[in-house]
Amino acid sequence: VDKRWLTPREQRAWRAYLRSEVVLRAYMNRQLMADSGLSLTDYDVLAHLSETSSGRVRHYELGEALQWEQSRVSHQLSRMQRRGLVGRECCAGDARGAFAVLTQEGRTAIEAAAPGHVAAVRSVLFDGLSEADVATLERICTQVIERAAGDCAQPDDEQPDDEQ
Amino acid sequence: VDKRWLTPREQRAWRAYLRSEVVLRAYMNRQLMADSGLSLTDYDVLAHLSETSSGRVRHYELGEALQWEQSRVSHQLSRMQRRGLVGRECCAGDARGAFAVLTQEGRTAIEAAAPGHVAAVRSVLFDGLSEADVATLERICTQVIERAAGDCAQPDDEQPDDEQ
DNA sequence: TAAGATTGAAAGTTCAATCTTT
DNA sequence: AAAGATTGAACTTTCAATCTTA
Repeated sequence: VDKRWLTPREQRAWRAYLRSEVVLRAYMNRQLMADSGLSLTDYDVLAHLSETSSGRVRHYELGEALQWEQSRVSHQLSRMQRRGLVGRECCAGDARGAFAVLTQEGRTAIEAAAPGHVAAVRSVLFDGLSEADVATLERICTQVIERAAGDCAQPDDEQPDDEQ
Repeated sequence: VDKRWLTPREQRAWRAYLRSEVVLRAYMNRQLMADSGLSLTDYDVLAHLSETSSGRVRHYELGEALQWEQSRVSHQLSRMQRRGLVGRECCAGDARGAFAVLTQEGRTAIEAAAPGHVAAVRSVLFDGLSEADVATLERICTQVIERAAGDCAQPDDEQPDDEQ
């Protein structure tokens, strides 16, 4: 219980961070589901697809963007395909590859869901924040992503500040 | 595509927030698992128990603290009990209730895991942050928790900031 | 009837093994 | 061998139904 511990403020911040994510995801899931029958993960996939001009994205790109593993991408797309929200296309030029493509039904779904979703994000997060807060949040989270992904290969056998 | 949308900065912040959580949880899970065979959720439960003087916590308290539903608490504790990390005790005074109690094995496990875990939290999150950053992070996340939990009953049929 | 807790089934996620193409 | 993707099994989380006591 010394230099290796978090300060009280750090401890509060760390727990608030962990819990905010749980609560926020649950909230967004309920909101989206009630509003449009989509989960937050469904929404993220559709949002990504709808932002490309072609409405097509390689599986591995989706995985990188969402920080998902390959198999999660595969399973998620299978489920969404079953519901008609996305389709699959082979990749000319790299026969290993596959595209996920937005169907008309998928496009309709996200367009219907978007306004309510954005309003919810605002009301639960941004409405209470200043410009500076938003910038700080982005900076902090981006840094976390870099650091956690940087050590991605191995979490380093963690004896980091090895005690005396 | 108008005032109902997020600004580019908000959009970046929102996505960074969502992704940071995915990446960070994965990182902490790997680190903990490699180091001590605990998952992050195991750790959270043990940490909570070990902070009480009696080493006992009511199930519903744990649920509130971690923002979990009842059934998740139940399942998680069952799994941890099977591994010997926690036990159960009936609640004198309210026969419906149940306590989760820290076993000696559970205490040993978290004491072994704590230094590495704390070091990882520091290295991935706090080392890059100023005092002010930490305060801002806590404030933002606390606000999210309040807002998301406030609307908890129903996500309100979401037309929240109804336009015009 | 509400609250605290449990249970089993369904849905989602991870892990390891596999397959094909590069 | 490595990259992109898939599959099935194991594990975790959610959902709905149930049980007991307050």
